[in-house]
Amino acid sequence: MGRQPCCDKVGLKKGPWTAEEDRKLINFILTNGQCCWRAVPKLAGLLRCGKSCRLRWTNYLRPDLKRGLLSDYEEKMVIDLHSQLGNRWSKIASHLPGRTDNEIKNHWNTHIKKKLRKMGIDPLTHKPLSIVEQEDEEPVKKLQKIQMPIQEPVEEPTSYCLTKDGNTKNMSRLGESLDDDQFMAINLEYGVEDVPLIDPESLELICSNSTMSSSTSTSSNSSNDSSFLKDLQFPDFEWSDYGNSSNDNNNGVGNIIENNMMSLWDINDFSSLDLLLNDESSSTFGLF
DNA sequence: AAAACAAACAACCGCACAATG
DNA sequence: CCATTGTGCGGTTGTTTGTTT
Repeated sequence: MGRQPCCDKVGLKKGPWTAEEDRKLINFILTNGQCCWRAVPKLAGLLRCGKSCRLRWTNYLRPDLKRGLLSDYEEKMVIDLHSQLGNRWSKIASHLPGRTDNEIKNHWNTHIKKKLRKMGIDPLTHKPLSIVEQEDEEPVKKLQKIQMPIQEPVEEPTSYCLTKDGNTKNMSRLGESLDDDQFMAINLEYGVEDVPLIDPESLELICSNSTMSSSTSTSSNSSNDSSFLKDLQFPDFEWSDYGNSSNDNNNGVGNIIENNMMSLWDINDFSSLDLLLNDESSSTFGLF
């Protein structure tokens, strides 16, 4: 007996999400928290599969998402982490608060890959292209390289400090700041598990800065449709232009943290929210 | 102005795996 | 243990938007 499909796909909607669907999903999750995704579409009044709802929420609607293009520093981190982790996008994303695996994966495929190739670096191996080409001609040597033992860390790992000017500073564990080259040199020495997470407290700094990112979100239909998000009013914070703004770079999330110092969205906080959402799903389905 | 093409990104799909009964 | 379920992950596709001809 094979595995059952994640949902009954008959009559389910596919493709871009509409503002109305987004509203329903947000409303449901803010009201009820994240429960089993399979049940969400039914309870929220959506003709979507649970998986689709989960993806929409985690990749797009989650309020702690940063959005906008990756900063130079974030890009550098992605490259560094990719050299250690490979295509383990979720692992990489876990080191970049407010970024999703999907976002990073897309950015990698559309921007970073090209950039590295232009710089003469192979995006797969992170080695100079000339060496990679040579190795392709010498499969035996390549195999030997793969079997090289993992280097043991010899120094204290670095950590990252986000500064008020919106840039990030590379800090050693002892607290002294490092320049980019020092950071890269040290960081490349460590294995995957040694890559430190950003100190949550440091998030306060980055979020208090309105010029954090230099880029804007290039949005597609769904984000345009979702401009309604800016109209959602949560206690003590506001959505900025969501996906449409040419000036605001935080697209709501920054403001959430800016005003609340919330680095992570605590689902338990939702219950107390006096939401001004169109609360049709919970009333329609008799929840609470 | 319109067609063709490229780039960017949202969304889907299938698989793997942990949890549960 | 085994079957089933729920969820997460990575690869891929589809759609939209921007640019060039």
